[in-house]
Order: sequence, then C-alpha cells, then structure tokens
Amino acid sequence: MGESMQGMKRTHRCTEVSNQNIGEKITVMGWVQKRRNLGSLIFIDLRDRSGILQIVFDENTVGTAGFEKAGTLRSEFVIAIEGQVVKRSGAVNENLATGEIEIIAESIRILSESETPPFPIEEDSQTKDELRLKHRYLDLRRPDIQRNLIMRSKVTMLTRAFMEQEGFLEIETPILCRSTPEGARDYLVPSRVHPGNFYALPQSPQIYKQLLMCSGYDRYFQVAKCFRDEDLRADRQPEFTQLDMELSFVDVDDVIDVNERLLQYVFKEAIGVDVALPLTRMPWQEAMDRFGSDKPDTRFGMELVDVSAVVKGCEFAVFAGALENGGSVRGINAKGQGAMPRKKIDKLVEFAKGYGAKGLAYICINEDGTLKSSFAKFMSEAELAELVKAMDGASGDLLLFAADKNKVVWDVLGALRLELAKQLELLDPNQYNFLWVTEFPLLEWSEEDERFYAMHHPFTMPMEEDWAKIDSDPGAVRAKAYDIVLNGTELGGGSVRIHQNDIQERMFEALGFTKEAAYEQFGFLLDAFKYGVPPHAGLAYGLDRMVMLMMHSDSIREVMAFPKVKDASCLMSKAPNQVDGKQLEELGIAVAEL
RNA sequence: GGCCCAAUGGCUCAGUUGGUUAGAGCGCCGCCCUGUCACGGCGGAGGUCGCGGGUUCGAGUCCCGCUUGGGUCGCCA
Repeated sequence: MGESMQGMKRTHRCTEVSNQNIGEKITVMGWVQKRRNLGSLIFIDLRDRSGILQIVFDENTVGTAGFEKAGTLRSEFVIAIEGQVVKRSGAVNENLATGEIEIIAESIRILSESETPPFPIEEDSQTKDELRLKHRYLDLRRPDIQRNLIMRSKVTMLTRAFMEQEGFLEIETPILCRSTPEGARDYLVPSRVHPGNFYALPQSPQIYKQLLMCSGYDRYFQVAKCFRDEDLRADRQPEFTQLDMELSFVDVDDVIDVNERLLQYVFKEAIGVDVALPLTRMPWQEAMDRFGSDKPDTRFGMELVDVSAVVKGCEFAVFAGALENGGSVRGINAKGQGAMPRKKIDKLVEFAKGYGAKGLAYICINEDGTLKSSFAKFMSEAELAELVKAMDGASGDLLLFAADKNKVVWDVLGALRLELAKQLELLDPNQYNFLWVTEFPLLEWSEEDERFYAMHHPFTMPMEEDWAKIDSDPGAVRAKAYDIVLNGTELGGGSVRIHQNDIQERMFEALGFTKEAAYEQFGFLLDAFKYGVPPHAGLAYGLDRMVMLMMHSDSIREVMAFPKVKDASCLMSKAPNQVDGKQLEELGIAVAEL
C-alpha cells in the first residue's frame, strides 16, 4: 500500500542538491537503493535518474512513527522525504556527487512498496540479458542504461537544434505505406477496409522525402522510425531510428559539408570529442583494395596488399587457380605475430572459412629470418623472398594470404584484419575516426537472380563521368552515393538522387524493370517527377548506432528503451502474439496451420 | 536456414578422471547495533542442476534430441 503525496512537492532531484543548499529544507522523492540500519540510526541511499543522495533517520528528528516507518524500508520502495540539508558529520563519500552532504529526515512517506527485485538494480550489472529484458522496466532503472538514454535524448535534441539553425524543417511521413518489395522484407499491416490488402511499415522514409523535395520543402529532416523484417544482430533491430534528411539544389559536396558540421557539433556538445574537418574521403574501390571493406576501421593499419602480380606464375595451385578465374591473391601483415602458435593460426583459418575462404595461406617469419609457411614447398626461395618483400615482411611478422574471387578475398581479409585487431587490442575506443566512403558502384550483380540490383536504391544518381557506361557496362558505373563510417561502423549513408526522366529510365532498364513494372511500384514518385523536380540529395544516420559508439556499448539494445531479442520478439510484452479469431475474420485473414 | 557459445538457490558463479547429504559470495528473512556508505555481529530459509531421452551399479558431470538466450554467416536496395 502506498501513501498519497498530497501536500508535498519535490524540490530537487537527488544530485541537484549540493553544498549550496546546506541549511535549506528540501523535499526529495525516489527509490531506495540501499539501507544501512545501525539500530537507532538508519541510513538510506535514495536514487532517482540523477543519482544518489544519503538520507539519515534519527528518531529525535523524524519522530517515533517516522523512525519505525524508516525501519521497514526495503530496496526499490518509493519514498518522499522532507528534511534539512546538512554537511555530513561522518566521513565524506568520495564516490558520490553528493558525498559531502546528507538529508536529515524530518518526515517520510512511503509512496509505494516493492517486492525484492529479481536482479540487483546497480551499475555494471552482470545479469543475463534474458532476465534483464524480461524485466526491462527494472533494467532501465540502472544508471548505465539511464546514461545511455539520456545521451540518446541529448543527441536528438542537439541534432534538432542544429538542423533548425541550418534551415531544415522537421516533417513527419507516414508509417502506413505502400509495400515495395525491393530491398529488405517489409513488415505488413492488414487493411480492414480493404480485405486482402496490406500496408507496409517504412524501411525508411526514402520516397516521401524525395516527394517533399518535389513539393519545395527544400530542407527536410526527421527523427524517423524505420522497420525491416530481417534477422537481428548486435547492431540491428527490427525497428530502429534514423536521423533522416534531404536537401534540394545541392550536390555531393553540399550534403557532406552540412553533415560534417552536424557531426562536429553533435560529437563536441554530446561527448566532448573534437572532430577535425574536413573528414577524409575515400572512393569505394580504394576502401576495398586497402581494407577489404566498404566501412573500413582506420584506427589501425594492417592494410591489404595485392600480391597477384608477385605470385603470378608460381606453382602453388591455390594461387594460380584464383588468378586463372579472374580473382586475386592478397595478404595482410600481422606485425610481430610470427611466433603465433599453430593452434591459433588454425583458428584464424577456420574464421576465414566462415567468410567463404577455402583456406588461408600463411608465412611466419622467424626471428632469425627463416620462414615457416603452409605453402613454401610450392614456391622457390626467390619467389618467397619476393612475396615477403611485397608484404613488407620483417623478422617476427605473420603474413596471411587469401586467394579467390575478389569479393571473397576482400570479405575474408577484411574480417580477418578486424579479428586480429580485436585479439591484439589495436582498437582505441576513445579514438573517433570518421571517414566518407564515396563513389560506390551503382549496381551490384546478383549471381542468384542473374540481374543487377541497385546497391543503394534505384533513384541513386550515377556519376556524370560514367553516364555513357550505363547501357554498355552497367557494372562499372559509379554512383553519387556516400556512406559516413565511424571506426568501422556504417553510421549513415545517402546519395544524390536522379531527377531526370531519361536517366531514371535508363536506370530502370539496367535493373531489368519494364516501364510498367517501374510504374507499378513507384508510379507516384515518377508522376511527381513530371511536374518540375529540383536536383536533390540526402542522407540518413542510424541514431542507435551513433549513440552506441558514443557510449562504447557492445549492442544497440543498450541504447534503446525496449529492444527485441534475436528472434524479433519482446521478452517483456511477449510480442508478437496470436490474435483473436474475430480480429482475423474482420481482416479477411486465414492463418495456415503451423 | 548453417556454425559457435551458454544454461546449477532470487543474482553471479564453483563443482576434479562419473561416486555419499550439490558449495561460495551477494541478496532475502529474524534478532542485536548511533556515523554507516561493500556497515558490522549472531542465527535462518532457499536448489526436481533448462526440458526429454539414452549409456551406467551410479549422471550436475558422458551421448542424442529439444527449449531459451547470446554471437556470427546467409540475409539486411
């Protein structure tokens, strides 16, 4: 049973009380973090979202009834305390912001009692995710999660302030949309009024924001909820939030300029990190060649080296075979790892196989300069020496090679490079390396479907220099697309959009769309483009990932209030759930027997 | 869909080559305690070892299947 708070008014949050308030009578309300009952003196650590404040109960001050009440307090009781702020007569607690003061309680009300929580409400919880998420409302009381959500709020507020300053309008776009099957799977919502018809939840506000450009709202942004029905990862949830923007009468440099200043502002104001501008830009091809990734982590080296020319003509069938099939042989140099035990190297080989490699070739350069290699017997000493030289190999180094189609080689070495960096602790969490990756390929060939897919989306503008190749060599066309990468994570991405009918038609053609099919899916956008469309471009950030990186979290779940687990269900609410037969009937839906 | 990891009192964990009544810390409950803040002291309760099957004289421990959670590949324009 809880008491009423009528007649009381909270004057401060716990850590809003400071030495300045000594002598004042104040009222604080919050949760009991901890009780220390010394018999005729009781201490309570009172907690709210701001932090902790010590309350002292002495029968002489709080009265007999109040003191008895204080004796019944347990973890997570919600209480209201009226009392005087005093300098502590006992020792100062250096660990608390309010460590020099305490409140001498003059009255206490128990606003709500609490059962013993199923896990401790404390920082750095070791509790399993499953239990935390089942009782997320308790998990959210923990200071580290509170800090994350407070930071998230700060980042959106700062973004809004900056965008406002830059002349952007915040405009909301629909959640109930038309399904467009390109790209990720849609979450579908049945229509009651139109049985058999479905809305889709937006994967992003892409088309709407382009329409807003057509309508003249020349700078738009939105904190946009997006939905994708794909498998989850540590950095992927089925619903997530984008900081989404679109601008008219701009080209690549304009978008990059305003976003660099946004990032500089937000990172400075939110976490005090200075971002030096301009940020490095790197064409996609260079990113792949040097790092084997379109989102390179540039906090460490260990760059890929193409040794195809060096090993050309060697006897090693794996290398020769890869080159014959149009692939390449590339390596990375793990400096100083030449003495890595065989078992550990075997683990790296297994790791590589997980990324499609058939194997991994290696050379250990011993301290005395001799070589230990998985393929030395297939090569002459001169060939090996040349290979080591090409890899800048020195005594004590470990050289790892992958040979396959380029895509496989990049994937394998890109992943291996990151794995080694993790193992060797080369990643400084307090270093923030931003990078623009530009000039992405416009199209990506799907072996499975034997057609091109848009790498970004079908409205991405090809680079002017490559327009001529759209029909003759579509795979070689580069796009005016850009990703912003932070420490190896894709923070955001965007592109200049096509605003000319003829280019758009050639794009659809390259994608294998008939005019009818294109109209079927995107008719309203193409119609809008008939009536005067400004050149426009945009970008969207993954807000969750941004805050995750700022807070050094391992997962975006830590920066979202109510995340879902691996199979996209919610352990707390038990969503998704089966629905009433009546609801289904109304929607004209029959569920197949499972 | 594939691969890898985990599951033992409320929480976090230990548990040897399979061997008696499965332990610890924290938490919880009771009593005592006026300066604690990892309060202290004394006492106490609490476990079908995730589920099902198998091997064995005997399974927390070995084997198989499943469930749940995590990581990852595929997937994510």
